[in-house]
Amino acid sequence: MTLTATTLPVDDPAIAALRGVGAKVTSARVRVLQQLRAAPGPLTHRELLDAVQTPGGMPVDRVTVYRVLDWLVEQQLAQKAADQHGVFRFAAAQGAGTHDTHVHFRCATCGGVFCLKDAPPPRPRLPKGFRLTRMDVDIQGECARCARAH
Amino acid sequence: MTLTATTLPVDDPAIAALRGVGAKVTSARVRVLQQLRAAPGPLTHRELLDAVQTPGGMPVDRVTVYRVLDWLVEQQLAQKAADQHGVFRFAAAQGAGTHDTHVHFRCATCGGVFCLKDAPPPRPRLPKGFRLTRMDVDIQGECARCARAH
DNA sequence: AGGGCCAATGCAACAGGGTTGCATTGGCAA
DNA sequence: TTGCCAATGCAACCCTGTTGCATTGGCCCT
Repeated sequence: MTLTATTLPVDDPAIAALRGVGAKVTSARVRVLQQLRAAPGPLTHRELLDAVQTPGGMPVDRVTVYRVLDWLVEQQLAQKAADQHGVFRFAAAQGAGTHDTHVHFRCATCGGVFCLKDAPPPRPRLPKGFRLTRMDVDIQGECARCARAH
Repeated sequence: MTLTATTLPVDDPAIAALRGVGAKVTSARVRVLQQLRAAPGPLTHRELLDAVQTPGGMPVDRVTVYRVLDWLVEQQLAQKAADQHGVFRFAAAQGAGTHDTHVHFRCATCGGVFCLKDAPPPRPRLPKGFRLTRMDVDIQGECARCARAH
């Protein structure tokens, strides 16, 4: 029996999001994004790899999952942050298309990323002759849910 | 020539802190803690390993540095947290959790670190239930001397 | 001052997350 | 349908961090 394996539901919001950025809609991308959106919290690469392997379907290479994840972050469809063990966790991006004029709060426990309304700190005044190329602000702590769970 | 290599200044605050927890005062522990205390910000294992190797002195094994660091955290003399790249960074424990987040500038060319007295970063407003544990501002660029040298 | 116990060290090998190079496949547009 | 080029699979690699075990060296005790 040959089922038309490539036929995907066009109305799937994950697929719509992928088409929205004008990129190739591939099986790996769709499956990873679907899992991210269905998950209750940020997932590790390992968890996603397991989740994406369906018994009947084609297996997905772990490198592909890494690349899809980084690509989703690039496209602002996902967020990436290290958890307290130093392992990256990924989550579906919250507000679609919200731009980068804000800072992120990183929960050191679950690895979740939260957007803060505050504006990023102003560009500091540097001593004469100094040149600034990059500024990273790392705000970490514990989110409400993890704090409650103790 | 045999200089009394093990003679260490007893008045060194790092050594005093080590004696304070009633533990063996070893060369590796002293050197790591001194570096942690002298550093302008949290350091990675790699940075500490480099800092601890003095040209004339005995080399220190990387595993020892790992063990010393974990031991310092156990003794509450240091704090450990993963940075946004998933690498652990260590900082000397500060009395009573003072968040003295002063900004430092790192020259990408010569690796020098400069403390900026200018900008005390404003503490961001967090959603209800959120707890802030650390805030690091990492500014990269080129210092005046390297920019001039080209 | 010297001896001895046991923690701390050094070394080697391992483990796991993440990356890179390259040949092949498969989406999508012409 | 054809063809281009991005996306994939695969293998090998790098880096951070850990574990087992033999040896060394702090520190206490006499």
